[in-house]
Amino acid sequence: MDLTMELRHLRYFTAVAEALNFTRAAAQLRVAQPALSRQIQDLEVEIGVDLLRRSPRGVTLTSEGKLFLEETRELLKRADESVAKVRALARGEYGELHVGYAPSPSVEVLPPALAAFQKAAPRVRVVRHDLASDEMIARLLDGTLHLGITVEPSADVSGDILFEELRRYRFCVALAAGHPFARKKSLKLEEIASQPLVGLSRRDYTEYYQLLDRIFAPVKTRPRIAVECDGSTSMLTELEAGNAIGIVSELFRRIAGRRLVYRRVSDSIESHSIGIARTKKRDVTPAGEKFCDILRQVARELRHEKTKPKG
Amino acid sequence: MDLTMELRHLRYFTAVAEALNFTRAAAQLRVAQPALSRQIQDLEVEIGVDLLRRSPRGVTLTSEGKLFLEETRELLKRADESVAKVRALARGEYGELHVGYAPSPSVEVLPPALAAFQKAAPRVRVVRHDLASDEMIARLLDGTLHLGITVEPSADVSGDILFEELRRYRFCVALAAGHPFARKKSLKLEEIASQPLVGLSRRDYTEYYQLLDRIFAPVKTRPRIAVECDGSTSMLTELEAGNAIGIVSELFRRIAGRRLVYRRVSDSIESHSIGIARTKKRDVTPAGEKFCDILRQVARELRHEKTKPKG
DNA sequence: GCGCAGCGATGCCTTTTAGGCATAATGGAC
DNA sequence: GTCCATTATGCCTAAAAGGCATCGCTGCGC
Repeated sequence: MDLTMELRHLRYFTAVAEALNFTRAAAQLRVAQPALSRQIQDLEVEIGVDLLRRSPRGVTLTSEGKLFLEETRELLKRADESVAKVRALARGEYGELHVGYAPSPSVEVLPPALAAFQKAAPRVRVVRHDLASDEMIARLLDGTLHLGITVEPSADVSGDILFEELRRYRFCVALAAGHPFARKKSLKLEEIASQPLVGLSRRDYTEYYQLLDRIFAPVKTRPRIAVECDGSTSMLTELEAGNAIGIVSELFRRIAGRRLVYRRVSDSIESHSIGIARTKKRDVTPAGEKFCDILRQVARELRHEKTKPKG
Repeated sequence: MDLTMELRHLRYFTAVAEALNFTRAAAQLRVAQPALSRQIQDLEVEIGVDLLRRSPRGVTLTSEGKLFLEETRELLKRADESVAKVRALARGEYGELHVGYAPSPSVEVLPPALAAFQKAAPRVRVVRHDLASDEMIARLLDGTLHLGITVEPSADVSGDILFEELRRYRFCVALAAGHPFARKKSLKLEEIASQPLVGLSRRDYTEYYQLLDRIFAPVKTRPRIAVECDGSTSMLTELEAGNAIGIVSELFRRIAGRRLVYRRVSDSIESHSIGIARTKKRDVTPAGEKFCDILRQVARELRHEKTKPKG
């Protein structure tokens, strides 16, 4: 036997069960009373159970009718909610958003973006994934990640990856306040190269050495890395000791703050950018698009902030 | 805007979403492919969200489609369950059944009936209410009780109450095995009346004294209640002591068991019945009817058991 | 590179069914 | 009994689902 029960039957039944009167329920539903009468009859025949007791003064619910009313209300509510959820998902206001991020590079844009996004789309669960650059790309490609906030990936891995720059940071020299160079306003590449440098470990951070090559390309001298650190924290410690200076991103200031001083490199324009990474193929969900919009807005505000005097 | 989404749309959508192919889904649903195509289009237009990505090799679900598929499956399942519940309720296999009972009188019929009923209708929650006779009637009338298992109510309170006898018990004499009367096979009213009797308290059990009046109506002598007890337990203790004998229902044997001996009253045919009490007006639920059937069956079996030899 | 196979969409017509109108049947209240 | 409000029935109309033929698309194999 085919079930042909439709939501219409349920809508009609709840109306009658609530009005306890076919005529009034029909008026409310904007259908004629006989049409309503017949639909309810069809429903009862289909279920095979009397749901209503008719009388010349209206109707009463049988105990089966009472149970069915509860069920029916719940069902109609859930049907509405289902549609609402799907619409919310399409508007980017529902669902999950998996965002990969590199903690240090994203330090400036991510926290305010997350805050703004949660305010704009509170029903979206944002799942943050702290990932290294290569793993982030892998997970963007396999679809477990919607977006990544990262430094610009090198061309050889970014085949199916789209990168959109949000912020560009120059490199500068970080050093302890007591270091002799701290008296200078800016430094030249030759000067820097004459000093022993604090850097990241050659094994784990090959891209750092590629960067140094780029920075020092204009001059003949090559810098000497006297101390190799395994991360920005140990680098900070080493620099604070005051024995050496280091080439770092402007962003370093955001992380390390006022414990060090920073000096421009007068004869270098090298910079790196951080931004949004996503796949070219797979569509970013609406929530992802919304998050991108907010990231762009945050980046725009950060740019304007810089031109204003510090608060 | 009126929602005209129907369960048909959901059924069709799940079919397509599971087959990932309109043609095959249509075949499964036994409708033509264009009809299915159109229904799905209608659904998408109504929700205002694309649920499927069409391609010449079939369809894939959008993320909205995936969410809607989950929701839809759940909804269709719940709709089926709702109908199943209502049908089960109508068959007396679902819902709640509130049964009032007087513990002592119902001791023989109720336990086996409950066991049999729970086996026959495991999804019905039977709520047992241990109630005194007058409260039971009140709660039958106000509808919080479907059935009562009790002694026959007196005519003055049973206006809207229907009583159906299940079992009839004679009265007999209970006494300690060591009592002189224990040697006799049966006792006469005159003999009994000559002895001091153990009885129930005059204050709480007026019907017990009406009963004694009925039993001793055929003879001139009136029995003398030497000890008044506040219930069957204390009566049992008193009788075991062996100082006196008591007039009790045959049922007493079921409660007190072999700790006492029981003797027929040869010249009395007085008896009392226990049975089902229900309202005349309010319909007993199907589960209630089912329970009544089982009670009758249990009573029938008890009657036959008696004719067979014990053991 | 072209045709073919398989798929979904479209146009048009048929069938089914929901719905409307008039009216009958029902059954308490007086 | 009559009246009244209420639900049910009969008949017709309108709307919507469904069926058939066909188109258009696209990816694959030759």
